[in-house]
Amino acid sequence: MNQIFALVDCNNFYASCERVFDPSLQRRPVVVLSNNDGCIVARSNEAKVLGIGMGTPYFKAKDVIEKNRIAVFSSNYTLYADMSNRVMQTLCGFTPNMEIYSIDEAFLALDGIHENLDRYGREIRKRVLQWTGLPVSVGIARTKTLAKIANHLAKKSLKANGVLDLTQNTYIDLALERTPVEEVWGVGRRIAAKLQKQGIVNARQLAQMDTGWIQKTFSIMTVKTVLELRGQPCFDLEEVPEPNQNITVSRSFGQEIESIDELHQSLCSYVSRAAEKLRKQGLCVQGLTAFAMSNRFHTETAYFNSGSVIFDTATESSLELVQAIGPLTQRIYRDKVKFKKAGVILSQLVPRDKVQLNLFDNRLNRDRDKVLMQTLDKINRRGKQVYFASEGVVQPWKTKFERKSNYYTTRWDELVKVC
DNA sequence: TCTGGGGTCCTAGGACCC
DNA sequence: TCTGGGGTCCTAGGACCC
Repeated sequence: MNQIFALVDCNNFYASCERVFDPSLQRRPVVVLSNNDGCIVARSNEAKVLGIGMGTPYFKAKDVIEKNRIAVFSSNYTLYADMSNRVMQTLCGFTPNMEIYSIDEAFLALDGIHENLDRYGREIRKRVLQWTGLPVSVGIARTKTLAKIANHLAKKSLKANGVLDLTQNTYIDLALERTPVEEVWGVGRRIAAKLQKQGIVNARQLAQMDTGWIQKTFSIMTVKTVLELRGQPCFDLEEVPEPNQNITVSRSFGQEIESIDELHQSLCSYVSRAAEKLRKQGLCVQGLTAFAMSNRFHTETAYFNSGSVIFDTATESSLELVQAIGPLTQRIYRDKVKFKKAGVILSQLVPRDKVQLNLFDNRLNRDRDKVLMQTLDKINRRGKQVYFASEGVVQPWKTKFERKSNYYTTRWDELVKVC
């Protein structure tokens, strides 16, 4: 079966989401910041032209930002998740065979489409823009890796104007030649540097490399990448997502903390958030790790510590997890350290209905816990926050979001008003 | 002064066993 | 006390993705 993949990718997703609900941003450059307003993680095209790089620390770009009246936003994940859903719903209308690859991208199987693929891609683009207000680019090819490349070029090239069909062999070589090796999906900084040292600077050269040498020098993953560049599919559409193997919740603090109480509060807060995610996926957890660290950029005072517990019986109870945080905090805390970041990792996850019961399970009230958690989740789903006292009330460590836009789509009092 | 978060997969090397 | 090799399992660390 000859497969055809379309990669649909939202342009500058977070920045575009902000624009949808604020027309005054239409011609202004826009950037969106990471958690804690730390780095720039999304830029409108105008901001890119001004030379603002992906991942630039906000404070380093402040001069350019002020000089050019760039609009700055903290991340508004609630808004972006909602907009992402709308995009994915729209794409569903084109094919049921779809893989949601990330918050702003999806692979679509276009095998059965008999009409002109370029025209079909333009129809996708038009409808998503019309229904959601978000601009997307569409790359079409016979492997996922080539679809990624087609998508890149569709974004960059004026002639392509948002859609590029690379299913015809005639154009593939040219497209590969125009793609720097570091832009190939699966080739990161390290592998790119090594390849460039060998004189391999574009995707076309990479496609021609001996796979034996690639396997020896890198790994089986890079071999697959090379084969995909040659048009030989190695990665399938993954329509049903695999369940998570880990759930992590970690944050940088709004300000550094030194007291064990505050560290404990933050970890309790993160673990209860992680437990929510856990229950939402119908999973229980057996391994819990907590970690805390100082500012990683101050290498001379660097501190990192972590501790783990294994539960005898896998649990989904926030109560049990929060209780376990106490001793873990004791273990990883150290006097006089300025903590900048902490987090928890849930590992050894098992589906709720496959939990092995332990003969010596001595935790009482497991059933009562279960009902309590259901109630807790139900209340918090409606927006009202119920949380553990151990998470603290003042929370001076809380992550900063000082320039967040409104929850335009999920809160009645923050809807856009048309006057 | 200010520098994100959440994932996956692969490999090398150590521990352990026979 | 010394000697060897092969297999498996686990973990830490590296590399990648968005």
